Amino acid sequence: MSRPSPTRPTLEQVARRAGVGRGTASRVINGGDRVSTRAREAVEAAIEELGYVPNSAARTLVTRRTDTVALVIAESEERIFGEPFFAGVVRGIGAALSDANLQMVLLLAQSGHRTNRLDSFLIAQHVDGVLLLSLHDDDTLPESIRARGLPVVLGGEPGGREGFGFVDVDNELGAELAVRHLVERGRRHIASIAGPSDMVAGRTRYAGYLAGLAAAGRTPDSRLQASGDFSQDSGERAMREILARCPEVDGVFCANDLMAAGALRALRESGRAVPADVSVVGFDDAPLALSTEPPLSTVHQSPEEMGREMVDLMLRTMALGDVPQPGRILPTRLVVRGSS
Amino acid sequence: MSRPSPTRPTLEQVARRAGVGRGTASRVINGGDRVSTRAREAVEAAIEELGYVPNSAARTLVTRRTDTVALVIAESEERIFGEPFFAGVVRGIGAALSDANLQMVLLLAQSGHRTNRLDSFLIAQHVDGVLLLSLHDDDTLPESIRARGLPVVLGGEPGGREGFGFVDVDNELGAELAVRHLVERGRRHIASIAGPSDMVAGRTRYAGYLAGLAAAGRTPDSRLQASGDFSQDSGERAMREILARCPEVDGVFCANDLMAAGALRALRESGRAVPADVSVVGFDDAPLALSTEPPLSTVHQSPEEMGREMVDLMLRTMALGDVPQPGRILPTRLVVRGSS
DNA sequence: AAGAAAAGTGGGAGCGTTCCCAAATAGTCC
DNA sequence: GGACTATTTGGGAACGCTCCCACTTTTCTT
Repeated sequence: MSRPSPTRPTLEQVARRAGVGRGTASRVINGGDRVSTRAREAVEAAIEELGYVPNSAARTLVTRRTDTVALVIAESEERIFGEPFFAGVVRGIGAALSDANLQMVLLLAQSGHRTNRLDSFLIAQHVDGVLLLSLHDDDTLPESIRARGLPVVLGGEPGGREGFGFVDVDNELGAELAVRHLVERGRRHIASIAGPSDMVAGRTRYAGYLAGLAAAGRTPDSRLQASGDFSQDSGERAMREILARCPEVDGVFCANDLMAAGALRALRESGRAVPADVSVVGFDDAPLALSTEPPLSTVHQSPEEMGREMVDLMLRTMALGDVPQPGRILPTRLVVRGSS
Repeated sequence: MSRPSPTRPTLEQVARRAGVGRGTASRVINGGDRVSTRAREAVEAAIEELGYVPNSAARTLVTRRTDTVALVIAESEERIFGEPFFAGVVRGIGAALSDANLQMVLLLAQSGHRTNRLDSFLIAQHVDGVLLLSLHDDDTLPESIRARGLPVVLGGEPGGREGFGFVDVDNELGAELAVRHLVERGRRHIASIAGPSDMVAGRTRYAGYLAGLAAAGRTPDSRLQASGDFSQDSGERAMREILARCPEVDGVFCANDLMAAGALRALRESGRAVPADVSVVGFDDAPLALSTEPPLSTVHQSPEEMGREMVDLMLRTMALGDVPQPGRILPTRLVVRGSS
């Protein structure tokens, strides 16, 4: 540890230079209430001249706050990071935290010794709150964090958990809108390429599909149902299955854009024209949706906004203490492009 | 701030309970040297019973170390996050830091007021070191961080900068291996689909392509050169260009797997069989490489390892002080699959 | 067995803040 | 103008830890 370390100025030095007491200098720095204009100006000048920056460790020691929020991502979700959606959420969180002058500690929870690490980390009171992304249904993390007295906000609906603040997009309504749109386009045989049923997004979007059909007085046809794992290949495969089982399919709702891209490929391969013969709608409004052929109609959601909302909810929770905050469902909307 | 806060035990309490002095207790916790077995066991028992965890703020205040490392990612690189490669690097960094009992603070440097934010953050001495990912050639961040007396490690070669520790994969050799392999396969007209020339990976992989040709005594043919932006579409487009300009092309080296996947598509579209008519080799060994048709031969690199190495280099730099550390180039190797 | 070296121990000092309270100053009212 | 009240102000007392030094105990030496 041979750091240059030009020994940063302390509050004491600032006070001396400004010709005031330590207490007054401290007051100027934190809100500056109850300080005469003269004193304030002197202190501010001294701060400027000395290039003073408060020592956060000392501050934390006495205030018991760290001005730091942890973002916990279950690493088992390998793919999570590579996905534009999560990347967007992280970006939104980062921006919002930065605006609130909070710093973000990223915890990639190793599935193995996760509990240990996380626990000791949280006990060490390194953070003032925890944002949880990509939670499994059976995970008890939220409970154990809250047991430590730390505010938690979940990204995504809490599967069955009670009383946790969370933010999610309106998957169900979005999917329903997509199906209604297909109905309005006059499509008679509307298929669903669903996501994994053990993921909230997979379940809720499928539920929205069913709701959309119901709203139009249709009954689901099992030949028109297939599912994938959100990958392009799986979408392509699912589309082929559906085409084989029910060649008269003329509309497809895919639970995400990547699978929709796969579906487009399978349709082209089968000689169908999109949207002339078959209409396709995706979900996510990923960048990809603009570069498919034809451009993909899709359900728009804003990952950045989701991140921002998570932080906002966190701030509110931290400010209000243990008052339970209601979850927030962000709106989704249909974006009609060339594929429908 | 109405946290339950069951007032965590302090070192003093641990010491009292163990019937020893504060100093002895502290010694047990930090390395435990120069302590009698009896005392050590008593302290350890007390720690266990009380569930003691050291207060890191207090520790930081006196040691001047935070046991925290910042990972700075230039946010302007929007796509960075969505890429599996970077996701892997981040994962490797996270794992290695966690192993070293360091925490990671993620800084998404907003292109706009980046300098301000970062500076004030670093001055506040929140971190012991900085890992820098996705650096632009003209960025002065490394210099300004080092001016603060903080160790820096760059992910990726430092474009022209002197004396910075960095870790990168051997892009050039990897590309050269790929080309040599195509030569060995008896390919006569080996094309290159390069990446953007303003990115290090783009430049160096192209250089490797040229080196590979040179090693085989070939001279580059301008009709066989095209470039893209690392996206699948751009790869498809580039391949079409090349096919149009030089139909006798029988080998293609692509600067990444995504573009290679695009190239495969264009080749199929043109009626070429892979690998019978044309051999294709990519770069990255991304998950995608396994699911193309045929599976893609590619240059393997390990993003996790790159992350780990960055941390290792950082640890060494922190330990040794200002001694400049040499950069590390990680090996790449060819993985031959069905496309060549 | 006496003396010396080594090993182990306790606790004061100090890290840089914020909090709080008593003291000092300024302002107000009749 | 005196008695009071409101506003500012300075600095002591933590916060919980590590560092260090003086002191005690043990272990070698010869």
